[in-house]
Amino acid sequence: MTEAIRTWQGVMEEVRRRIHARDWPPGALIPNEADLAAEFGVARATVNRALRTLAEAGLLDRRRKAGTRVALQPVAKATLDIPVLRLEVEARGKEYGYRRLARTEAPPPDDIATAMQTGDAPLLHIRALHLADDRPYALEDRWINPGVIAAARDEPFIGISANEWLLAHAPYTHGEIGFSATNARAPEAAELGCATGSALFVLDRLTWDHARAITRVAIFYAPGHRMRTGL
Amino acid sequence: MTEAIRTWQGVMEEVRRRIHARDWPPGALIPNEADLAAEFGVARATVNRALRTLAEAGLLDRRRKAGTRVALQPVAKATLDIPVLRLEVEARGKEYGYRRLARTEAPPPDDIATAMQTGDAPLLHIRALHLADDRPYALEDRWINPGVIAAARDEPFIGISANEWLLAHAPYTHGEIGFSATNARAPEAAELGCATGSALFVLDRLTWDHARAITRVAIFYAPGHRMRTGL
DNA sequence: AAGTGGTCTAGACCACGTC
DNA sequence: ACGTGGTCTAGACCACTTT
Repeated sequence: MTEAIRTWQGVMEEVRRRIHARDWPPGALIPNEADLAAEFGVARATVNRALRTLAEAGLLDRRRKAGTRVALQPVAKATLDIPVLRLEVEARGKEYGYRRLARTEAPPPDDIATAMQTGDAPLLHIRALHLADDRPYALEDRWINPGVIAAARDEPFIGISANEWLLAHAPYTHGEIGFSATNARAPEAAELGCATGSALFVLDRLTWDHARAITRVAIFYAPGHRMRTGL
Repeated sequence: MTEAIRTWQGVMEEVRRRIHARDWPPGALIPNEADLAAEFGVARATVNRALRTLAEAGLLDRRRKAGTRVALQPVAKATLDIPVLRLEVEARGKEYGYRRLARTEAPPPDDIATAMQTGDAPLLHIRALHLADDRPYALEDRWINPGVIAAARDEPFIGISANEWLLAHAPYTHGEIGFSATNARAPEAAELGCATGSALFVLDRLTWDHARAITRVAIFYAPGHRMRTGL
């Protein structure tokens, strides 16, 4: 006989195996926690941990009273780590560099003002270049709400990037992140040292402290950038 | 006095509040599980669940014996849901459409063969268009390993997209997913109905059944596509 | 050696959603 | 109404890592 199951990881593996082997085909109702606990000879809490983890991974659908079913369309969930740019560069074994390009205080364009709900108040605008081995790695275009982070008014963002400074000075409660692609316009092309029209991978992020927007940033990665993760 | 904490979510909120309020600044060692359990008047398992969740979110660093610390660089973790294209379109309230453009069996280009480790064996190649309200939504370019999924040889992929068919017929054990940006070449531009050179958001995925590659797909989204998620 | 998180157990009560 | 998952508890043992 095969080795007995003792841990929640063991239960998870066995359940995963049965799904994969089509013992429990897509859409099938699987036994409830109590029955599985009895079958495997473990406590229900152990089964719960295993099934809950698989549900979070999108492999199972769980509903009270209705029971647990194998997902029909296993929605792939990709978890991306978005580190500070400096660490991202260093993780690739390259030397990190930083150069602030501009720092002004001005009313933002309409889309930024709308997204941040700051009305017509002027915001801090920072534009900076992040380098890997002295070559452009990513361009940061950021708007900061000084009404929330007053200390930002006294920070030149020359020795330290806003990317990093904000992490230490402006904790956020929640936020939104987006990924898209855009053609480099003339400014981005000049700053990143690529051709106008090059396809750039863009990450944008909007963070909040409760009901107040802290900052909105767009990171334009140099051409060829690829963000990856496991499934 | 404020309301008593009873649930692991409650513990998590309180811990989050203390971090946010700098009661526990970045890098600080926080009390151990037993002490927190006593303070909050809950069982240790409840505290464990709360702290474990925060650690998974990147807000805490936990190590046996060393204890639990507030993360210095809270690595933002963004979890993206990658649904089937049909559901993605329907979720936007649009009518889904599908059109297969090509289906051949041929040796793949070197980069595909290398990534899939299929040597010089011929693979199934499918190219198809996904539509939203009759307008191009995304272009699918896929290579399937018929050595693993023999049934794919008998499927024309006309009535159902490979995107969806494979989910039902080819469970995978693990995979890799990547995001990038690319300029539309002439074929993509023609198929998506956009200008040559347009910046396209590209999702690529490689899935495995244990040690054998099942399929490799690139999804070219029509210009302007943005993938988003909360933080 | 000792402290900390990681996990398991057995039992209990509860919330929710379906029937 | 009632079955299912969601969670809490109190206690225990274990694994890992640092001291």
